[in-house]
Amino acid sequence: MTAEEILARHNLKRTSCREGIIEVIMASDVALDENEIKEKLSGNYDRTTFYRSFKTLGEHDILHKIVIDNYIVKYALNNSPAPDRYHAHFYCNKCKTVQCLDSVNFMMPELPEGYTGEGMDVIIRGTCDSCTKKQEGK
Amino acid sequence: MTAEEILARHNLKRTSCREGIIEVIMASDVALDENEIKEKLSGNYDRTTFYRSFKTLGEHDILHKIVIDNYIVKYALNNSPAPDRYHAHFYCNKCKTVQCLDSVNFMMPELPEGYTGEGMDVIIRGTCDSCTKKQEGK
DNA sequence: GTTCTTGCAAAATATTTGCAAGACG
DNA sequence: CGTCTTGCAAATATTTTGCAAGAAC
Repeated sequence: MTAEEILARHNLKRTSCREGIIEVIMASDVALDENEIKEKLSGNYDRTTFYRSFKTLGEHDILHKIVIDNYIVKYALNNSPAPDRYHAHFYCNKCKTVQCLDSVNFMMPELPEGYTGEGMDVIIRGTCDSCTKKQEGK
Repeated sequence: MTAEEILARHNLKRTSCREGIIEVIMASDVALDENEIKEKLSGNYDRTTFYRSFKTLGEHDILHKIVIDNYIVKYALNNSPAPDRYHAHFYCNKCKTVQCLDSVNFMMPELPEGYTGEGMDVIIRGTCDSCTKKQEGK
């Protein structure tokens, strides 16, 4: 699906900022932060526009915002395998990247009496594949 | 265990700010944010001191920092049932509280080849017990 | 043409750092 | 008393808001 189609499907106007953000994120295999997206984007946008675009895209569940400790804010496409499955995000302590682990996913667990789960975020911290290899190579 | 003992066990100086923060959080059944902690504290501390205290206590795994969307930052005691078990935090969309769901916990899942998990955060969003009851009562 | 989005300026909020004074052990 | 912590000031960074001009449909 193209960025254009995604926007149309959500009844969002097709602006170059939104389209660009979606395309950049679709082309990446890791989650990106604001600066990384800005660098990869052809146009130059105001920071305010960025914030508003992220907000809009997030509200329509097109993007997923991932916050690590605090202040590491990254965005990824929201491609959940099924409505009741939530995939984990992996944060590498070494290279600081965030990747979607599509193969690692969870169902909503049984909650205590009275609680209703509507969404779930799982962040796993550790060492990623490529950092493990780099370490072994030494 | 008292706040004093916790600090001593971590070789941290016993200051009234640290001790107060730990006591306030121990006495609460929900996670608290900076302002809520400040209100419940007898002394009056500079915001910088707060940030540094949270940082120190977090680094020693005494507190757990929970970030919800972004900018909802709450703290809770770090009482994990076992070193390889991670309990979920529950964020109520209605009353905006964060609670530790001690009974809902996860083990580190099987990760893709090359990935090593060292920690895990699970945040479940939904409606909590007391908000469900309020709703039914209407 | 109407409605939504952008860019700019400015405000509000959050976080970090340096440094001298003070508290802890 | 030596070391770590605090409070203050100031710098840095993040996020939000109002508003007029511009783009999308």
